[in-house]
Amino acid sequence: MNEKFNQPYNPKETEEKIYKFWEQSGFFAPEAHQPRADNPNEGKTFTIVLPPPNVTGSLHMGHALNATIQDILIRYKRMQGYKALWIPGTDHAGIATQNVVEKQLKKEGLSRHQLGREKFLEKVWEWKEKYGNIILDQLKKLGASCDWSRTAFTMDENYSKAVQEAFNHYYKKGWIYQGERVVNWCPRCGTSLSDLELEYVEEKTKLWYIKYSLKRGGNIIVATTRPETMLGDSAVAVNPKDERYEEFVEQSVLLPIQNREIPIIADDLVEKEFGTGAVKVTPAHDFNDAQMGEKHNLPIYKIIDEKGRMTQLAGEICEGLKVLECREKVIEKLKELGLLEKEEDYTHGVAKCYRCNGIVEPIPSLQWFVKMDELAKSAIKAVESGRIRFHPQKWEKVYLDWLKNIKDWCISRQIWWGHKIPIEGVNDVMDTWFSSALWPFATLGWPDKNNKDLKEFYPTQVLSTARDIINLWVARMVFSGTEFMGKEPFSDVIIHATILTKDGKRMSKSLGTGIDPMGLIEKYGADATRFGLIWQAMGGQDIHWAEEHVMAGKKFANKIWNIARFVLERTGISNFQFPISNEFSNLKLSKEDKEILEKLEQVKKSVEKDIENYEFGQALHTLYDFIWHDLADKYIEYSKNNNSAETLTVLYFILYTVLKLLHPFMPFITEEIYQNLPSKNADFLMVDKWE
RNA sequence: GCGCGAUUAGCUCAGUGGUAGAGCGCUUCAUUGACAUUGAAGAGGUCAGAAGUUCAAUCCUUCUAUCGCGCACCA
Repeated sequence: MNEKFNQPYNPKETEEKIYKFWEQSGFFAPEAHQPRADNPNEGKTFTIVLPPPNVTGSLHMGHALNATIQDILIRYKRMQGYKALWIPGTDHAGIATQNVVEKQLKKEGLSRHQLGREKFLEKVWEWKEKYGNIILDQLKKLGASCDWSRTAFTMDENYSKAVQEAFNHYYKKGWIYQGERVVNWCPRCGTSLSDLELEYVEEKTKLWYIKYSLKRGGNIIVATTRPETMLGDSAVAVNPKDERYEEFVEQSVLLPIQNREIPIIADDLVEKEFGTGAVKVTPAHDFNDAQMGEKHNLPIYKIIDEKGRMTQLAGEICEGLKVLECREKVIEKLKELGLLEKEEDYTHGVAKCYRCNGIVEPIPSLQWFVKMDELAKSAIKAVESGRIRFHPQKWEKVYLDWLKNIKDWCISRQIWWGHKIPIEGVNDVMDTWFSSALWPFATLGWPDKNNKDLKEFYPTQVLSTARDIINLWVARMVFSGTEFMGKEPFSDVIIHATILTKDGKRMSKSLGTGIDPMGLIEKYGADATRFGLIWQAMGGQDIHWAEEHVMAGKKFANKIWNIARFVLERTGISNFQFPISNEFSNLKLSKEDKEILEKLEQVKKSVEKDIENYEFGQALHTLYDFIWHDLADKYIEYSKNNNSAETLTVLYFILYTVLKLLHPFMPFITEEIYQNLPSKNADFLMVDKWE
């Protein structure tokens, strides 16, 4: 009997030791897999790619939950005899990382323009080397059994080749084109954004009603939230079915301030119910208006530039002003002219940059696009055919809705940190998501089609991620995989729960409502933290975070520790065969012995079923209930008065089995106990056989 | 505007077509015998509201309310 069992379980000490022990064993890498004749899954692989966290990131609760889910799966499959591979890595996260480094430079009084492109990129690489892997180290603390020897980065040399290859492939197919389009532009980041990179934030503002005077006399009133863009108006539009304005169509009005004569047009895009039913049309600075402009051949006046300032076309009094300053100016001027009919309070969503939270402006700009028609079709088919399944299934709708209404993908970004667009003379870099879309095969060596890893481990099986990147990332991986590999990159997509604060609010670092998983690990241990996360992760429902479940995890760890202590004490004093399989045919078992063995068998089946269905919370509840209430409260109590060889044999076997079943969920404590067992099948619980 | 989800014990949540369960909290008892990070016993719920289907509804259907989240042509 080992003396360490005389003390309460010490997670901190144990976890550090055990993790090193695992890493040294080499069993995180699939190469360490040892073929066995009695392995029912011999020859099968099981692969998961870790959604690459941003190099700017640090572990938050969502990462912790997601990593735990993936670790449960990979450990379970590894024990089941699969050659299991979990590939970790990080994403260069173009805009986010550039912003972080620029901020740091600003403290030193420097800007990236002062440094120049080359020097600046050196700084970013330095930053990446220094801070970029913090989050991966945090995952180790959580117990993640990734193959760290295969750690990838979206700007690795080989990965860059993959990105260039993908671009060239699309280019040769004629799916890449350059065009001057109205795009979402973040003046603060100085780059275009795709529509998925916007966040609409509800803001209280005004709806201004402006009089435009008709050339023939009288006037028409338009309502707008953006009076400043009237300086770039090319028309006024009404709905063709709107009787109120029937006779106005094809008349012209005099645009105030600019004194430009513009037509009144009719278009279905206009909603009769909005405002007065007549709207101003600014083809350069609104997506709808751009559509109308194209249809009706309207001139485009670009009145806002890339820095968010008014151009010369905005007119003398506004040129050089920032957009909001210009708004004030225009309102003031309209009041002066008596053309402001009224203003109403109005709340609407304002498009903000998801990286810097600045207001995004639609502006016309020369950008690179990928045609999405064919790619979207293949991604739709992958899910509709059932080749890819979402768990919970409801997320398929989110995915399909986006793909069925898709627009071409703007892939160029006017920043410096990223993959350069391979065309001569182009300084733009590619959307970060263009490179992460290749993650499931670029991490396995693509574009080298003969790469051993690629042949052996593609396609992967499960992808587990957060709901907010279903379209941004998952959909794009699906069509990329289909396009470049001819096979979907995975078969099952787990969309894990979103962790909210106790009152159901979003956890936010800036509001101080976030919970730091590293703090929980420090306080309760990694096993307890994993327990607390999974305990609450039922059916993919949002989690209102409750720390008490982590405390319950800590108590549970202690319970298991003491169960082990009891069993090892009892079995240590008798000289009997330690059973490592359930061959009990020679034994005369009591009713209680039989009952607990039967229950164990049920629990095992139920846990297997739950894991296969990605119902990890359910599996953990089942295990908890069995270990605490059936094993500890009943059977151990029974065994105290029934110290037969049979009962001791059953006791040992149950402990042994329970350690295996629990290992994917709470890997550290189970491994630590396993290391102290007198008789076992393997050197490490993490590679003992499940059966 | 459209869609999705939630509503069950004080709190965080499971669950089932046949008069409800867990963790934490609460009450009472047990004190050095694996574990007080414990054990035993217990209190506590008209399962959001209404209507319907059914022998039977917390569970199925419809509607309503409240909260949350997506999406949209948010001018």
